[in-house]
Amino acid sequence: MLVVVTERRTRHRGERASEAEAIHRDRIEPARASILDSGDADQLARRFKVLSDAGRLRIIYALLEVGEMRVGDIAAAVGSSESATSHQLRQLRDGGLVRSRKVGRSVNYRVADTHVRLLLDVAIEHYLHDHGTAP
Amino acid sequence: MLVVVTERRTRHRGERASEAEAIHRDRIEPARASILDSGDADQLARRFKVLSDAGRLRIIYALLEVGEMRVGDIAAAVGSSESATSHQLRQLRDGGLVRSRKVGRSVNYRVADTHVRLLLDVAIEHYLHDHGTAP
DNA sequence: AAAATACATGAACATATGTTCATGTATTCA
DNA sequence: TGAATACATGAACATATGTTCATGTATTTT
Repeated sequence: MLVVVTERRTRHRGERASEAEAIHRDRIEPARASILDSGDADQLARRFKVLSDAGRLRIIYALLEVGEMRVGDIAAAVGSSESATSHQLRQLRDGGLVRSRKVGRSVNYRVADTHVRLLLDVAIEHYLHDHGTAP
Repeated sequence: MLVVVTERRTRHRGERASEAEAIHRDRIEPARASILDSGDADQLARRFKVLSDAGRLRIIYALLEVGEMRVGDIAAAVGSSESATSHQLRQLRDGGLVRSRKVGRSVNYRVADTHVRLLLDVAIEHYLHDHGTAP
């Protein structure tokens, strides 16, 4: 549960409550009430954090294209070391973005579900929409 | 343009090309070909990075609820300092997620467009889909 | 069973990131 | 004009993050 501990500055004696001030106080109320639960915001942020690395994004796109690959091939595809790739894959897996299954002595990874592609598409669409850095 | 410089390990004399190896080489080709342009991956990652902080997400949700707020009120709403909030807002603005306009001596911020809400909704949906940390 | 293969993992290190603090700038009010 | 208000910004510092290197584990091959 979120409890925003915004200290509500009490008005001092003789201080005039401007109309603007009153309006503002009223406006931030709904914001405070609806702001994501602290925990939820953290969870969501963690989600986005996994997607906030170019290397991990390249891994995802590689997997989206091929379907399923073992670690060594993923590393080769994105041009990184196996160790680094393994570390990245762990984050992707913990984030629920990819899944793995053992095949012989190697481990195959695949994108978890269709939501992932949708998420990326929406992000790209938004990126293209106001193309580049915003005004 | 992306040029993946995956060194294509040349087979040594007497080395036998296993069937598996051949298959794998074939499979990583399309991946290498389609992997996001380095620049694109960076751009997209940067995009997600802006969303990868709980504080910034709370700011966005506050703005989505209220519509438009000045910096001081945003800071109060999310329970952070004005300075920290200002720094965060700058990133959100650079990322094209919010926009600002000057009103008197304060600056009002608002969410840039509807894509932002959509993006968050999709992310949350995905989060709820496999609820929590993945298998 | 020994050697090789394919990953996983932990420590270490360089870099990135977010907050605070101090200061600067623009705008309004007295 | 000077004081006050509302933000912006830069430096500094603590923490987080990604890569590398060394080592560990499971599986296959010989």
